[in-house]
Amino acid sequence: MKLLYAEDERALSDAVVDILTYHKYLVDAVYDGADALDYARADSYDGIILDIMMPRMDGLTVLKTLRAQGVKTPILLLTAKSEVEDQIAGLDLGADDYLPKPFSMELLLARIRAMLRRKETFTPSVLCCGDLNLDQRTFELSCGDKRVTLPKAEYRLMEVLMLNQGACLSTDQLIERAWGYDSEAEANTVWVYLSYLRKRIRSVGSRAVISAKRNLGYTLEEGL
Amino acid sequence: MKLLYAEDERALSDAVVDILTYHKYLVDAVYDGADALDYARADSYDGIILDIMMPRMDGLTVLKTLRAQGVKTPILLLTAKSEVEDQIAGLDLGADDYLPKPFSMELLLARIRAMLRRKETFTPSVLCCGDLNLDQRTFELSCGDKRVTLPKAEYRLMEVLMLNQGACLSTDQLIERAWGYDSEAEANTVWVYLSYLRKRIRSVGSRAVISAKRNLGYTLEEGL
DNA sequence: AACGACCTTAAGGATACCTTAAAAAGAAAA
DNA sequence: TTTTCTTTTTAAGGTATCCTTAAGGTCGTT
Repeated sequence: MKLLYAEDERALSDAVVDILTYHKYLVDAVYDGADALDYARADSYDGIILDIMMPRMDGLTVLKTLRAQGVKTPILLLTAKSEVEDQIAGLDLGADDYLPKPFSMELLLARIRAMLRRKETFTPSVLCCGDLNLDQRTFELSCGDKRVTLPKAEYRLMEVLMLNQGACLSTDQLIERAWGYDSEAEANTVWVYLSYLRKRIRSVGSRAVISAKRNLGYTLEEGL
Repeated sequence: MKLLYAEDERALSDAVVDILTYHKYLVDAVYDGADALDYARADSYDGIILDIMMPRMDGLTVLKTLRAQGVKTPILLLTAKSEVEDQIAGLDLGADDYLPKPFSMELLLARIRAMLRRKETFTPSVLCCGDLNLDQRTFELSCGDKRVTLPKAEYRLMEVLMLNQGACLSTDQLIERAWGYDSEAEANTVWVYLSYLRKRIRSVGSRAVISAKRNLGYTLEEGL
């Protein structure tokens, strides 16, 4: 799978490229919007990851131009926290997904996988744990015919747990992966959200369980 | 996560240690190559950051010696700009990554995260000793279909024994590796936990044995 | 037998964790 | 803007669990 990654912050770019490469993706990195457009026009990529804030041409313009020229490659937008309105604009312009910065590598990889899968087979990207389902597109948690849309923080935490089901994750790991590595969130915040998620799981009637292991962390399991 | 940071320039070292500590890493700092080698040999670090230019022993020699002794801890090399050929040499000698000086903190943090993540995914998550298994992902001890989640202190001790199965480890060594070198735990505490672990092994029905050698130490063996 | 090394069990106390509620922050609506 | 609603975070009280200490064992060595 071949990806184009446009990001002007060199440090971040290098790190991301390393990890994507390690995960078997073939990655071309560019550092401004104009280059991104040039490369993307070649239309030889399976997916494109676009930062919005870039020199020479911003990500939204790149996106618009590509779509106008009939390039249908799936595009994932990277948006800073403050650019919420850009996210919506981006989706209207034909982006396939967006990811707020800062993001965990795991999340980026999951989104990329979902994006590529969607392109190929149009399978809905739903994470499962026993009878519990989490739709990455609609942010809905469901079991049987009961469903509920999760708020952002709850969703991100649930996504992390789903992606690592069975594994035991410490509070710090959860903060790093669900709130971002530069977050100042405290342990108590995580506990509160775990409590919320347990209530959600009950409310949709799933058997799944988030169990705590003192001094170790938390595990999402099917239950029974 | 525990890191060893070897860097002779004191001002830089202090600053980096501060930032790493702020980011929740447990950091030991050493200021020359010989110390780096001594500390690293204990093999109790999750990652090592090695400057190349250091007094008493250069980083590449430290790296080479460690790898020759079977220490597999991931190592990130810090190289001055001019030492491009050293970077390549470093990778050949078994470094996991390198970072040219001067570097930004963000880049260093990103590389460290990438390095540790890589380690996680490479390391098989289940340790075995005969019919006894210890899952590092779930902290579960199992034999056949019987399994039990270990509390943290029991887990760490069992992990040390598993990683050194067949070898005889003294009470002091066990304290140092399972409780930390600066721990004030007493011998009796270790005995108590060894007792707990024996009971756990029985409860999952394994043949594995923790045997004591009077005045020497303890050994974990398959049994029979 | 006596000593010291090692084993096992039980109980106290620290604290990690859970839940609820309310305050603060942020979005949406008026 | 101001109001209202939703979402996020902080705070506080209660519970259960785990770590450690301590005390009384057994076993081997002298």
